[in-house]
Amino acid sequence: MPSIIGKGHCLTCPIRYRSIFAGLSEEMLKTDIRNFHTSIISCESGDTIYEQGEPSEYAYTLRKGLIKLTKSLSDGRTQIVKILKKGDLFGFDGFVEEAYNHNAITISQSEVCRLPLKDLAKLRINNAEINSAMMERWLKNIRDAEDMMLELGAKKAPEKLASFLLKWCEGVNEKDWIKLELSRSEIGALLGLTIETVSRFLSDWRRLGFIEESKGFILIVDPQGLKKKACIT
Amino acid sequence: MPSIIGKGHCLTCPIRYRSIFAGLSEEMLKTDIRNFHTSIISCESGDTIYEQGEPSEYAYTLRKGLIKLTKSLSDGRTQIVKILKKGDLFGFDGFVEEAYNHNAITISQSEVCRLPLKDLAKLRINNAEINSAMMERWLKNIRDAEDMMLELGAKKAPEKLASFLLKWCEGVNEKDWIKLELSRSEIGALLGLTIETVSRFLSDWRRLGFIEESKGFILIVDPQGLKKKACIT
DNA sequence: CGCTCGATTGATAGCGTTCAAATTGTGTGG
DNA sequence: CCACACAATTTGAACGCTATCAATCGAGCG
Repeated sequence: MPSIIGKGHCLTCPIRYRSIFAGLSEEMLKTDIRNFHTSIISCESGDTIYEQGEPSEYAYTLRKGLIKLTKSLSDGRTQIVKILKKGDLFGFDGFVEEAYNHNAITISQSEVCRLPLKDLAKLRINNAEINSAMMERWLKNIRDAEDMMLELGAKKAPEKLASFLLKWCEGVNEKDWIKLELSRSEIGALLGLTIETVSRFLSDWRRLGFIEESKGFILIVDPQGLKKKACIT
Repeated sequence: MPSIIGKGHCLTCPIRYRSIFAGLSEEMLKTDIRNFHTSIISCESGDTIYEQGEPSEYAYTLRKGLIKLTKSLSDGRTQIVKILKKGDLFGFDGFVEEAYNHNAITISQSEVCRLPLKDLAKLRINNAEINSAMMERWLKNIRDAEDMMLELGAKKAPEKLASFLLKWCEGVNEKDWIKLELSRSEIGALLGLTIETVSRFLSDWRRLGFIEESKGFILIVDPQGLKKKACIT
């Protein structure tokens, strides 16, 4: 159950430099943010921050944890449209539309900073830095979505899964184990596959020595081998 | 082959009110756009406006015709990530990134208005109207992309195809024939299906009387019947 | 220890692809 | 207007990938 645990303090915010306020000086933060009604909200894994169709009054910044944005069909089939990481901004549909276009659900213990869209809109208009920071994020969102459409529409199961693993472990030292965070079911919902298909390929690759897995952590032993399977770009 | 056929004249532009300049007064158009180096470019069907990876120096507005944005895998498999219609803005990756993230290819005789990104960036900063117009379009892009990911990841072939047809004919009078514009191959590339699968279902539905088709035009005879197949939301 | 839930594995079925051939449609030149 | 060539679509048959159904395994927890 999400619970408000305080008011945001931008100056000391742990993710200040990954947020849309990264470009602001301390002066600006002090003056511009003064009348800003932020709340820090703590969530357990599985909490719903907002649901598709619900009036969109707040945007959020993810301070800690991991969140999935999902959409569902009437019969329950679910697609994850994005995995959010620390510093990501989400829930900004309300800038243009009445309602949120997806569900936002935590997939680990998380903390989000809730920003009233009205305040954020004012800030955006009066502040070119923030305006640009938001634009950059939106354009990146669009590119990510385009990339994902290629994954979903054009690739086969093993290619989807291999690209996912490589992307998940991107920028991490070889020989470092990484927390996988997602269940088989969530990986399936992200890639448009079933639990069983995901499980089968991971098992195969474990047996073949491409990857190792233990207690929710994963290690890519043979990135080159995986890349061949992934059909990159 | 794309060819420049003139300089844009915003005041008399046929799609002015569908463009990002819709909110501007005539005064503003006259003053703000004076130093703006726009070109009107005419394209035949199949022309490439830009390619993925190419430096992104221009954004474009589609004045006339239809354009597909595509991404491809190394082995040639291609995904259409968006179909652009009259008034749509595209090619704005350069605001943030070096290169375009997809290919832009016309699928009918078309005209685009080419806008240097540098000019557009200035305009955006100095003009809240344009800034908002672009924001609205980007946010809509993101929502569309999310919707598409649900289509691609969660739906089965007939559901994808039925939703596509319904969306394509959206907002048109029943009993009006609509130009389909896309080939079977393009419908396939959009929905992540093969030509044959698309063709088979369309044939079935023609035989069953759900749709009629002739000379590239289509008529949805039984929208309710199709909706059942489409598994809406 | 036994329960529950997620993951694994196996067997089977069916959907969509692939390959191939036939058919229709379109544009061109006579 | 017709004949022809070429492209797009349709249709058929067979295959293979992924989903589905079902059973088992294993880890975490009361």
